[in-house]
Amino acid sequence: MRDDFDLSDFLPYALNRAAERTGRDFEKIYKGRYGLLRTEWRVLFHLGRHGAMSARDICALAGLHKTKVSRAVAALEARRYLTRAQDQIDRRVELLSLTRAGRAVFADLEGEARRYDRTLLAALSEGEVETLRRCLAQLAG
Amino acid sequence: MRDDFDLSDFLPYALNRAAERTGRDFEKIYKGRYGLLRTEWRVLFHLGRHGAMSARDICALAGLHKTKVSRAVAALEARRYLTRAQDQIDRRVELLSLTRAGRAVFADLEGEARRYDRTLLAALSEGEVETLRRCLAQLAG
DNA sequence: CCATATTGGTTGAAAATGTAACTAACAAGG
DNA sequence: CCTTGTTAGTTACATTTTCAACCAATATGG
Repeated sequence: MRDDFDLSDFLPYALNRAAERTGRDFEKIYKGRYGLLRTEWRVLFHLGRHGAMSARDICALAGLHKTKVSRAVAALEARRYLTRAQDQIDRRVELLSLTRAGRAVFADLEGEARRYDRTLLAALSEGEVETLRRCLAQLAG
Repeated sequence: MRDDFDLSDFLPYALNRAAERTGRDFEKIYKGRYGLLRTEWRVLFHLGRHGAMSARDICALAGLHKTKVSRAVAALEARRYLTRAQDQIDRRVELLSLTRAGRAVFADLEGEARRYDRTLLAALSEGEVETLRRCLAQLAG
């Protein structure tokens, strides 16, 4: 057994460092430009990408706790980036959809995300990227 | 340009998912066993691994903000896992060292960390692991 | 139907984090 | 010395996150 086990060799730590670094970099964009929080940006993205859906669906898709989604939805609604519509069949459910303004923000941020992603990937080779994605998917469970 | 850009294709998001998943898994161990917080575990680890050092050194080594370290040190001290000694040359500096109890906790958790790391790596091939580590180091900046 | 359980979603309080201002000690230049 | 600047570390306050309790609607089983 290796006896030089350092924290940077510990996968959860290494993952966290990389996630934190890249996450904070990109946060500057959505936070600086629209004052969005991380969870808010994620909810916005899912709605923009997949169209109207319920908070429950977002939870499942994004792996977010319902309280976080609930508050993010309230914040996005207050900014008029989304609207709620009661589902007629199951009145517990609220169908969330982006407003025109919300879609504009999504379009802008999606572009930025792609751009930022490309700058990150530029530092890696094609093969590395493929392996990295596979590993991350595997580790995310 | 790909037009099917989903959040899971976005590297910061994928990294975050993997980091969160593995981090929370391992958190169960140090939290459940010793009631430690993430930052506390990291500080403990660095002291255990590298011996007595100042809070400043830990900040640099672990990439943690000084307020987080300050609070973690206070918590670890309250649990009698570490002690402070004033540096005689520069009295601003406090030399932190683990107590016997602290070292015991470190020894236990270091073993768990290695074990957990191995279970994570078991799902990946040797080559994948090497590439993964290289990518993460690169992305962590 | 009626009682009970489950589900979608919200809320309040407690815990954790981030930010900035602060203290105390050292350092450097006049 | 003495002003000014910097560094180690703490503290106070605002913002976020987490956790548990909660409400209302639906599903289930007698």
